[in-house]
Amino acid sequence: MGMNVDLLISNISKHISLTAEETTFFISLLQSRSLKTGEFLLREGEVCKYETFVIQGCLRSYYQDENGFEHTMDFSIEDWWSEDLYSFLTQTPSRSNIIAGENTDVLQISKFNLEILYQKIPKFERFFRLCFQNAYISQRERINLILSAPAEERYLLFSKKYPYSQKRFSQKEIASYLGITPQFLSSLKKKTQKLK
Amino acid sequence: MGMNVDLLISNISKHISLTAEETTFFISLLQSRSLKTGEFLLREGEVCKYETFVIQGCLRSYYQDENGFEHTMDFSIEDWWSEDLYSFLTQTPSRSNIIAGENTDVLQISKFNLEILYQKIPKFERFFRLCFQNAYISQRERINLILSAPAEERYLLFSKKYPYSQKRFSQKEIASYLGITPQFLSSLKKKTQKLK
DNA sequence: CGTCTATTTGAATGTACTCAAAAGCGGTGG
DNA sequence: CCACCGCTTTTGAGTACATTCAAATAGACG
Repeated sequence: MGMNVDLLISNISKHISLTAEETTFFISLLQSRSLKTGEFLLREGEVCKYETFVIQGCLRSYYQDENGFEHTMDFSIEDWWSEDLYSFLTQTPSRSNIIAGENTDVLQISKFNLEILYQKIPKFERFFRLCFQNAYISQRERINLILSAPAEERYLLFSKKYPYSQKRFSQKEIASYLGITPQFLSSLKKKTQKLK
Repeated sequence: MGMNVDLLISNISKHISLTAEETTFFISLLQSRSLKTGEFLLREGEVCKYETFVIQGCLRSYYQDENGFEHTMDFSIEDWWSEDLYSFLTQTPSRSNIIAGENTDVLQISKFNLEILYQKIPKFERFFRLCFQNAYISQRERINLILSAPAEERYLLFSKKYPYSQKRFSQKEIASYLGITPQFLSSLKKKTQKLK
């Protein structure tokens, strides 16, 4: 596999320990893929066939509403997973899009192979349980933030939490993550810079 | 156990199959508790010691912001789980509150017993993986809804999805779930009733 | 019946959006 | 290397959605 599998293995090792054989077997179930900036990993209407782990680069997953506005659910950078989980689990058409924000390398496991993995190495049930617990917690934190903090505060917290974000993502994308218009984000930036 | 354990067992059986012995063992790890309306299952600052399954009644979990406003994260009715997951996993003080909205019966499993359960019956790793996957999906749907739909639409969808909600939860609570003030929800109700 | 809290109503305010236009920026081709 | 194109960002005016504050009304409960 011509890609840095170690990043994924070390991610997994934080939660469960694998023997050499198990590691090898796991790797045999993976496939690698590279995307160019702007290329889609998944388009609305397609079935999400893989769990995807980002080795390098950045993926953005978003929904498009009936007025054509995008709502960013996630920026997935190195060492993160990405997928449309509902589509993946039910093998029905996805409602979300996943696009590469940079040239991006990923490792993928198909639903079929993942089920094999669960059967052969049940420890992976634990690994993904822990992953989804953590993912669930962050989603709830985000909900709480949207419910309790005005846009300006959310923007400041976002900038603090993801300092690299300004360089990697466009204003428009960040706005669509925060749930505001790019115009309004622009005015927020001006306002907060004056305060410094 | 003087409570309807069957509801929990049948919930679990939808995802994994248990032998009679496993079922018995699992039940032996549970404890039951009853709460009166308005009683707290968990208060901010306490450590969340249990995963809680609602047998009957209703729990509401919410955060309180610095201005004293409540933000409802969940209404957990029969056949649902409730907990402050971050507090439960890390055994640190909880930031959320969980309160009974009605007289409520629950079954609980402690973190300690849950770890025993995972060791003795690894199938439960799978069960909770599936639970958290589903929970994760709903949280994301809620985020997408908040990002893409105005309050009026969110209210209508909420009423449709939880038709019993108007009877079981106060307007104030529903407003705090939707992310709006009770006053504004009141005006939305008036408006939408006129349309009929 | 009285008290407490929830709900309704209305006016004034503020946050965030829409629409529109100008300015900036990056890439591409001549 | 410059000119042009498309897209993003900025700016501003007008508007709409939602909040705050305040007061009246309705409901729940002892």
